[in-house]
Amino acid sequence: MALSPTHGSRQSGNVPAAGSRRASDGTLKTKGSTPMTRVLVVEDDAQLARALTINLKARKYDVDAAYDAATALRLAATEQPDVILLDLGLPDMDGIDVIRALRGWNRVPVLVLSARSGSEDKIRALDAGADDYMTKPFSMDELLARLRAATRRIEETPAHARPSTGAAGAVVTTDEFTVDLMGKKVRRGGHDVRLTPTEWHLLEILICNPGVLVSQQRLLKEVWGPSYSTKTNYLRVYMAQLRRKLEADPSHPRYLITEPGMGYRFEA
Amino acid sequence: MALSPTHGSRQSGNVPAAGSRRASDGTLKTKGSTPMTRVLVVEDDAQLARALTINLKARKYDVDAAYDAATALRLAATEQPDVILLDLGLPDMDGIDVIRALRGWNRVPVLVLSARSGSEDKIRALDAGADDYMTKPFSMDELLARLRAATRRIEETPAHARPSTGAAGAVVTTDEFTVDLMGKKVRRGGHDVRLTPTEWHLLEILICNPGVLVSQQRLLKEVWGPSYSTKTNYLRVYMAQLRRKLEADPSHPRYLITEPGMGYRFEA
DNA sequence: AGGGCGCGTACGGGATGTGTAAAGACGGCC
DNA sequence: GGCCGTCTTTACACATCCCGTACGCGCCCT
Repeated sequence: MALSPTHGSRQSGNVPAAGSRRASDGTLKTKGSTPMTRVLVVEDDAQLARALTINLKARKYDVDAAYDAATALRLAATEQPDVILLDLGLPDMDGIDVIRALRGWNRVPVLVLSARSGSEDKIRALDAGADDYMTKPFSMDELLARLRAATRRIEETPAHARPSTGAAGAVVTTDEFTVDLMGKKVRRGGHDVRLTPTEWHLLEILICNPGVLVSQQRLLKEVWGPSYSTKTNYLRVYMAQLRRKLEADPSHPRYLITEPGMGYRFEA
Repeated sequence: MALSPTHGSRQSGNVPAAGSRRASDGTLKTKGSTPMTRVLVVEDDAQLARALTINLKARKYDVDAAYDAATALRLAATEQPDVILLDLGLPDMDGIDVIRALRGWNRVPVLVLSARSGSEDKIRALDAGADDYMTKPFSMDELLARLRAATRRIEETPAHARPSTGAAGAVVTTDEFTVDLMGKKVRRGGHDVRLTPTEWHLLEILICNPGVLVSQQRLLKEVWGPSYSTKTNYLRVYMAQLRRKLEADPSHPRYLITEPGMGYRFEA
């Protein structure tokens, strides 16, 4: 085994090769011009690998290829592909373990190709971290469509929602108070506001859905558990408590709005 | 058949909630704590819908159900599901159009179920915005695995950086007023218009079917329940109320049109 | 013309939902 | 044991909503 070459890729002028900047946060496109999607094809059947590579290149994808798991993992690290096509039947390692190894440090979408069509195999692969699973033989057009779907999800996420985000994105501010979602801290008028766990849990749900009305049923369900009906007045008590601590005029709330008969809403 | 009564399914009374749970995101609550994943099941085959609902609830998912496209889109806006299971063979709208309509303002993962197994259908659905595609009959375990895969992608993002599935969309605007479906809020002339739950429920149905005539029977059924005939004048009363609050000249409505003998229509 | 019929409007009482305060219950911690 | 913070429960005042009834209006129809 391990008859694999080093890189499978030898594509036309691609890849910033050696001198590429690291961009450890995951940003990929460093070069100018086309933001080509980078695909890593992992397939030990040389014929199928060739077919995939040719088809993908024809669609203007930037293709790398690997014929064994070791190379695949290395290329996944060094080439930072946008998506990985992974055959589960590799010679040197169990496919599931490849996914697990990859998921230890990388979240790139993984589209599994496999000859095994049983539910068991699919479930194991998906739960190990795969994003999709296709059984051979498959339609090339369908593969391309699933590829588009997988990459679309990445492109759509605003890019600041990726891994780093340790940044300051998790603080919600109003004219009256500020809420630090990660630090679980609330400040108002220069002082820290003490919230009980239940108060915090309730506030968190509302703050995380700014401008959205959250039904009482959902609030009760998420804070107190599924077996609580709206007949109790936990919500009323705790909303009053929150308003007392956060609003300038608790009897005329500006931020924690109640929509009678429907639910509550946090207004930014 | 099997028209949805008010909201989706609502089977209650089961499981007195688990005790303290762990929630990997760090929240250390003592009670309900687990932010249950919310699934919207869209399936017109009542039997299959039932099976899915039961299975998902047994897995501790929070399930809503819709049996037609219009209801599905409405619930997608108002209930904020974390993932949608969508049957493509709905009675009132083409499945592809449902996905497109949804994607106009919402990014929630969509897992398509369809009896059609051709590549063409899969490709159209995926390119319209679906995240995955399964053909009937399918293995329930595989469905659950794909569901986990779809939701895992969401859960992995830091939870605060994602705009709660939807962007700022889900707002319907006319020359006279604007309706925020997710916030359940109506603004007109710079002021918030207070709607009662019944008024809102009625308006919601009409707004979610722009330009199409909704029969009185259906409105009565969805708002007041299945046992109400068109002999009552609830509809008249509440339509008058809505017009009073939304129309510039309530006696000559421009947006909430009545089609004598048939029903009502929202004109955009 | 008159009488159905469908639609819009007005109004009051009972029912329901909400805010608020305060007291009991529970558990942890010196 | 006694203190303390938190959660739960009860009770009540108040606002609002829903519903039922009643009435006026325009239209079509035989």
